[in-house]
Amino acid sequence: MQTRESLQQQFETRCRALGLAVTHQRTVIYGELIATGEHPTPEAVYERVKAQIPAISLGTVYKNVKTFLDAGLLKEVSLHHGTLRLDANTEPHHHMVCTRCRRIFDIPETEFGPVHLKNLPESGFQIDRFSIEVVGVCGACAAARPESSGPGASAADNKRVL
Amino acid sequence: MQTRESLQQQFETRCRALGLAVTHQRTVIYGELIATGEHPTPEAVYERVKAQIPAISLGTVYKNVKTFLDAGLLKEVSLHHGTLRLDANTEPHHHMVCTRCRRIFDIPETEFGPVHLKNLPESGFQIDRFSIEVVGVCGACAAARPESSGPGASAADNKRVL
DNA sequence: TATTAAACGATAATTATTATCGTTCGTCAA
DNA sequence: TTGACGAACGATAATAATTATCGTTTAATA
Ligand SMILES: [Mn+2]
Ligand SMILES: [Mn+2]
Ligand SMILES: [Zn+2]
Ligand SMILES: [Zn+2]
Repeated sequence: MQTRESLQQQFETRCRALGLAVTHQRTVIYGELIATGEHPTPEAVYERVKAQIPAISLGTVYKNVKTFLDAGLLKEVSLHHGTLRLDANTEPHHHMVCTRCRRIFDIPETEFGPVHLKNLPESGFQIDRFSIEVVGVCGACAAARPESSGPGASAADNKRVL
Repeated sequence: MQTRESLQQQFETRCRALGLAVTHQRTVIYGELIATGEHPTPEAVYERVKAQIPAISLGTVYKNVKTFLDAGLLKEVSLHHGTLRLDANTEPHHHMVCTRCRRIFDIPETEFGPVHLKNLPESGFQIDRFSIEVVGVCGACAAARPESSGPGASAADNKRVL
């Protein structure tokens, strides 16, 4: 596992490698993100960064967060943020999610062997349930575009096949 | 597992039990939701319902979807929809999510035994990774309000403790 | 069948996010 | 070191998803 220190040190190098200018704003935004062990919203990042750069714009935070996500410097916690996805199946079950078309398929609970945690990092956490997502590319999408080949074909191509 | 038929039959009974009027709009909205094995957005539900009730309003779909979610007739696929949550930890790992304050805690991959799927329901799905979420109530929230007691304390109380 | 509160449709408002555009700044070659 | 230039910035407008408001309609029940 990378330490926060080494990540911050590597930041400049990584930007250079990606052809990204190393601006003060970017340095502070990224610094705040690795400094916190939390999973903040762009708005929350903005609040923290504003303490160090009062003139920064929320738009700049959004732009750079997107840049960092594209570059792989950051990850987003949920694949399906942005719009509500409904499930009429109220029985406990799991999901398979296609990163290309965003379709979601059910997996019955019985298809998984029992999940067991060695020990909870957060003490006092009351577990309600486990939710497993199998993340990947569905058959239809894989057939349409094998591998990650094909020029100009990015991750967020398929507009609404929901 | 409940069949779609029995669910649809029970709809009226369930509404009565919940004190909800059995309207044409509600019946069709719920019918479409259980008829599809998909996990549609409210917009997609609206499109399908409009074929049967051309005069229906998108607002009505949203209102009833919310009503159904509150009543437990529907579930939402993702706990963290609505706003982007960022993660500076790009190593593979899992999460613990508090349903009260929406905070997210890391769980190292090593804390879980190997997850194995018996067989994929969708053929041709290329698995990229497994993502496990431990859903429950964090220590702080549990201490603040044990059980689901306390009047007027609903699931979406804590406004932004992100 | 009349009463009435709940639900509806239309539409305004809000929130999260993205786009536009003129100005500023980091990069790099001279 | 400096100057040119394109990338990035801040301000702000625009868009998308969702929620709120409000006058009208309708389901429930007596
Ligand atoms: Mn499902
Ligand atoms: Mn994490
Ligand atoms: Zn797909
Ligand atoms: Zn909590």
